[in-house]
Amino acid sequence: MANEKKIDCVLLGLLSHEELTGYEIKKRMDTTLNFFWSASYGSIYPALNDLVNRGLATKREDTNSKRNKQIYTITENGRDYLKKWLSLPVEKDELRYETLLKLFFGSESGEEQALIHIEAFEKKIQEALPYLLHAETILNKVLNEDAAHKYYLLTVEFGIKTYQTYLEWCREAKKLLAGG
Amino acid sequence: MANEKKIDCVLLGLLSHEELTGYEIKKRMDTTLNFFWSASYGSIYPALNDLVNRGLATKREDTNSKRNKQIYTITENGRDYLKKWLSLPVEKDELRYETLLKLFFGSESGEEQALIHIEAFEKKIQEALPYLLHAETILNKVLNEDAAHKYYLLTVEFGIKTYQTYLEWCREAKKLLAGG
DNA sequence: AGCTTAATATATCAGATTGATATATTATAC
DNA sequence: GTATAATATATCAATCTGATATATTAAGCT
Repeated sequence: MANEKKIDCVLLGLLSHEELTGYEIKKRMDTTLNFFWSASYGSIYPALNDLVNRGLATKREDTNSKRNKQIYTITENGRDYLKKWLSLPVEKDELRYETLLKLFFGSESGEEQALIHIEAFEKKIQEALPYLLHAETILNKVLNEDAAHKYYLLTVEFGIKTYQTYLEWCREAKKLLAGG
Repeated sequence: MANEKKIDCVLLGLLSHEELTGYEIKKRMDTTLNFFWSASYGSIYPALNDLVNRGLATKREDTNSKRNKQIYTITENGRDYLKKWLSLPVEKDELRYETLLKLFFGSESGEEQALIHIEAFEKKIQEALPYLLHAETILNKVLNEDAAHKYYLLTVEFGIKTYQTYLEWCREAKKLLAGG
């Protein structure tokens, strides 16, 4: 019970809003959930089939489209399963930053190398932040149109605040490197 | 080349400072690296044996101790391998927060549930932050004793800044939840 | 001394996940 | 007309986690 596969819960969560194909699910994850969760096709497609086998979702072919398109819909059992998982305590929040790992061992490779990693990190964050700020603007406009928007905004605010802090840290880290 | 196993690099990084047993490595990771990297015994022990087979580390039994204790030492090849990895660009920085995932789907379970997850997160961070602040104090004192300390401090400052931001977000998130 | 619990120490494995690769069709741009 | 990008699904080796098993030694208590 405590060990529901995370991928199942993400899929059901996304399907709880709307019917989706595996491909669309992957796209949603790569845009909206990207900064705090990710999944690969190698886990999405098998998990979707598994959801159907367990009666948590149904699958139908899209007859409108000429493509080989499987549309997945959440069932009542699926909705119950999702709600149950949402009510359980969080098992794990994990940050896994290779940048910090390389920095931690920085004395083996020297200041120049460390600086390169900090600046690459800084650039990556600077590029990602505008998307979050844009999402914030949109969500604030449509906040009252859907109860879900408030919860999306909550996660976006998390991203904005932490990314801004990352950029602050980059500036201070560069100073510490140079002056220490 | 671009795909060195991360576990190998962490092990070599830790061994580059001092000789260690698998158990000691796990302890170091659970304390020092914990907030930005983690590894399980199931990856540590096989990887250590693998490092020995590839000539990147040597293994010897501790004859002083009565225990079944294997001490691992980095070789010159191991040091080269580590340096090479440190010079390569970072492949992936990943944040995987189940708390944000559950919050994102919060409209399915309601405000009370969301509040519970935020407060559990807040508590976890409040408990972890003092350890980072303590590490900061210590490292600032011994900063000039070892070139590596500056790099440790860099990662600790990252942790402190982001954790403080997390706590700030928790307060605002609770307000947004209640008032929205 | 004797007993219990915590800490030290290594090993293994099922299950979950990634990242890469393969394959094919349809829409878009030039 | 044709090259390229986007849509769509599937599969698999390699990796890693979390759990479990096993055993020894140190520390605390009475």
